[in-house]
Amino acid sequence: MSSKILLIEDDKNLGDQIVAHLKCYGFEVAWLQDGLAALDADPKEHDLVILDLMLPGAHGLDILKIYRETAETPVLVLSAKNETDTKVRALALGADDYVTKPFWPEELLARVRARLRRPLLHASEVIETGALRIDLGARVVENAGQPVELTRIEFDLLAALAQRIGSAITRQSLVDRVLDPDREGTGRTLDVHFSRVRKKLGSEGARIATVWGVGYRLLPL
Amino acid sequence: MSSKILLIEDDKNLGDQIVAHLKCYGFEVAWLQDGLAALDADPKEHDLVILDLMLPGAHGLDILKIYRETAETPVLVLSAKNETDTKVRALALGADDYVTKPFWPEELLARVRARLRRPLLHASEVIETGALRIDLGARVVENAGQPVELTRIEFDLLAALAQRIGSAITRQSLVDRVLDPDREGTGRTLDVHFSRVRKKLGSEGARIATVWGVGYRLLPL
DNA sequence: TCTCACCTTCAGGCAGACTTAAGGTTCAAG
DNA sequence: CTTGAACCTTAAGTCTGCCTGAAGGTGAGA
Repeated sequence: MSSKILLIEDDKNLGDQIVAHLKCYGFEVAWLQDGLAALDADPKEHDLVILDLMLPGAHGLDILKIYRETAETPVLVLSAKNETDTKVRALALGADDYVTKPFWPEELLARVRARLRRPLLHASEVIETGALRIDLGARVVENAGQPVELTRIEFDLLAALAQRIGSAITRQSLVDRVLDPDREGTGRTLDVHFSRVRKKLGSEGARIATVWGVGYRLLPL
Repeated sequence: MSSKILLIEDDKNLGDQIVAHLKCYGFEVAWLQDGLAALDADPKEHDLVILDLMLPGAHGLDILKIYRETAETPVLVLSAKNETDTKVRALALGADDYVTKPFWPEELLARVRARLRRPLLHASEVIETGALRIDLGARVVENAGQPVELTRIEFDLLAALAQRIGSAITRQSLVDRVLDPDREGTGRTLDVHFSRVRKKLGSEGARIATVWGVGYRLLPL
């Protein structure tokens, strides 16, 4: 029983990415690419709306206003602008959350989950490998049945490896996906985080292998 | 049906290398060497743009901005600078990826591929031949089901041969593709690496044949 | 046999990776 | 507003293991 999300975003690249990412986590996604189409849509048919503000056809704030007249569906506003004014107006009109570009996919996903407040305990959300059990929805990791306390970044790094067990994941893609995009986290930051993940995972930590000159991988079995 | 790539790069040596390398993989490449020519070009006529930032005639960021007003063609930014500010601005202007010099030819190729097949999110190309199984995405090699541990260079060399099974690949092109572009060390380095690959592949190592006076090739079947 | 290209071993140097510790940021409670 | 805790990032020191160049050996072609 997956949630239905309405995405309103004119940028095809970004839209593609978001749709792929959300679908990867089992959400149903309907994607509209301009403001006029958004005005014809019915927000009540969806569980959550992701709304870009800069749109051809109609401005996102107007769409939000109209939606709010008929429905209480949560609306997550997406905008390139980081201006207080726009943010205040969006929230005043009833937006439930506000995300500024550029953002990393994990953040959007986290906010979507927070809004839906649904644990989504389905099998596709849980990865089990060896003694590890990684619940992507609940963001909980267990090692041999014992809970492991990981921070946001530590969890996302482990999850990134676990979603493609055996594959080498490049440092760059891990940085892009997990670390703060505003910072130049190209130092040894990644190493430090992995160092902690390994330590917290105990013996299973040895399964996180370094791929020299490339990145990291989670060894299968 | 090959992809068309627009390369904007003023450095002739680097440009030559990139063009040769991309063409080697079947891409069509148009190469512009200054900013003014780039402003006259139409990004919509290409599938992907590789854009250097430091250009005579016009700055890369301005070109990116103008391109984004009319087209959604993915743009991969190339720059010697590793400054946070520049990177953030490029991404804010809609760049899809950011590569800092110096880079490995394989890295650029991997990113180009990643951009062009974005819809296939996790699809990774796998080459199977005889007892060998080479997963280009995961950077994993198996021989008769047993994993083979290869270093970055060893893997790239084997992959280069495997991508054109049966064809002779010249020493020069292998050096250009895989070895450090900053060094001119074209001595016996390549031989050493292939020596190790052969050893690590065991009996299958014999399938890496020397083409006397030319280079190497992977024997079919 | 002679020559040239290639093979293999070996050791040095160094870039990349690991770890620890300290500083800085964020966020919530008092 | 102040305090404190949790967390992220940076810096520094050390270590590991990969790359490369040299040198002697091997095999192919003339």
